[in-house]
Amino acid sequence: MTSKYEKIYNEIVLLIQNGTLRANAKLPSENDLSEQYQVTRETIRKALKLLSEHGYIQKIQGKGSIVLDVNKYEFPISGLVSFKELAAKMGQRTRTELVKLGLQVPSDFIKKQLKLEQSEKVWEVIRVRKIDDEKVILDKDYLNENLIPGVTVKVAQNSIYEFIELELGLVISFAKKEITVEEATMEDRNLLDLEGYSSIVVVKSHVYLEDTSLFQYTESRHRPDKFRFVDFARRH
Amino acid sequence: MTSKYEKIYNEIVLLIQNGTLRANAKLPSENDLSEQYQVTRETIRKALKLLSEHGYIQKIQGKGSIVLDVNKYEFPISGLVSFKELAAKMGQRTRTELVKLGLQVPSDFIKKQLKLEQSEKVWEVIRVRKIDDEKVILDKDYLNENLIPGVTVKVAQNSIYEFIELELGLVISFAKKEITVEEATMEDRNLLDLEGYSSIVVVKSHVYLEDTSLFQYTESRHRPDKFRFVDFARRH
DNA sequence: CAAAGTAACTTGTATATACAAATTTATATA
DNA sequence: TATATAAATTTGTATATACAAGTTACTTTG
Repeated sequence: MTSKYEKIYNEIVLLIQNGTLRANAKLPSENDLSEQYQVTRETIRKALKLLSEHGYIQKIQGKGSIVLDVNKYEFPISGLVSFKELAAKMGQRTRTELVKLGLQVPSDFIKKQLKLEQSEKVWEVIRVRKIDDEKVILDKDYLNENLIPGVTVKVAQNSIYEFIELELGLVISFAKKEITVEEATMEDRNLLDLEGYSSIVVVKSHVYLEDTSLFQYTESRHRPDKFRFVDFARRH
Repeated sequence: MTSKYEKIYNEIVLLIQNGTLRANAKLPSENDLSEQYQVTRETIRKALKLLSEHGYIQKIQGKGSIVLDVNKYEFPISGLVSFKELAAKMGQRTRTELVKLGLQVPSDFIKKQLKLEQSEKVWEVIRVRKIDDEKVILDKDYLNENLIPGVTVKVAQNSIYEFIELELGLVISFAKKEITVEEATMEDRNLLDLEGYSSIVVVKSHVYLEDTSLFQYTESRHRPDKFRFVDFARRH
């Protein structure tokens, strides 16, 4: 069940993306929209708030809402999306190679990252992402086996998030992410087509379920020339 | 005039930051809070929504709200904040050196970035940021002079955003940001202490006012080992 | 005692209403 | 005509209410 305001949000996003609502165009007033969609103004306002947060519109008190062009062509890499979801927007240019999948006793480093008790095991999933036939991203995932049981080769080759959300029925909720630049390791050199680059852009993520349990630590290691992070930010 | 829900938000942020509300603690229910603060539940919900978006709490339907530890120690570099605001949280470790300030006929590149008409001029502001006495960040700002008149040396040495918001009374609203890694230029090498590093992390921003006018294009160029981007992301 | 069912509690959505604040439009005035 | 004033429009905040949906705690039942 999606709520009314989410449906309205989705409809307006479509109108913006397919060009029916062009950049700099003015949306109908909240009262007009509430009449159009046969809901109250508060419901419209929830939809518009979402649009504003995601960079689709700008609201100005006393004037109205204006369509922005910011998020029309670019898709933001910020947020919490799986590689499969990103790849879907890139067309047929990506492939994934599963390098390693195993249930392990974690290293001290991983134990610390995942705040594990003694004797808890983790799935180690190492995958190389090819874009236009170049190996440019190395994803190293570590998953708490207590929370995420039954990871298979098939799952790792397709999408772990799809497995967690659809098969296990869990709700992935939020993540803390950090972007840094580090020296490439031997593993990076061995698994990626580094072409002389000696540094690597590292995106480290701690990912949490809805009940605030930490289930995943990930390092996504990118060849510097292929790395691009796009974000929309509002000033508070 | 700050609204009630913003005041309540700020109060609860303080309670979390000073440790009165610890990580994993449960907040009072929305009904209890509405009684405590003598406002309606909807007003409490607006405050909690903000807390949730900023990573301070996790809301779970049927259960309640839980305090997260995510945003307690780290301050996110995401969002839209000036260097002066960032520096305030780093203590007395930063200094700014103004390298260049001038009103210019923009290059074709800047003209394109700022979507300028013929004959419009821009302020070029080039500043080096020192952290612990090392020159590690090169900020190159370009401001539309039609929108932002009267930039002085004093302003550039202190804070352009402070000038825009407090002196000019304009409202900085949103930005589109992009992070990439590029080869260091001669200018980077001349102005920064690169210590052998040959690449530079570049944060490019297009910044807009409340009325959606584009007033600034910025390149913030970081020595790779000193660059760190931290973000809190929710899955939608 | 264990399991099922019920009630109570908590968050999520939606409606309705009122007034404040900012902008735009229309009107009146000099 | 130009300017000041007032009215209408539009978004922002706040209150009040009702019910849905998920969780927890309790009671009943076998």
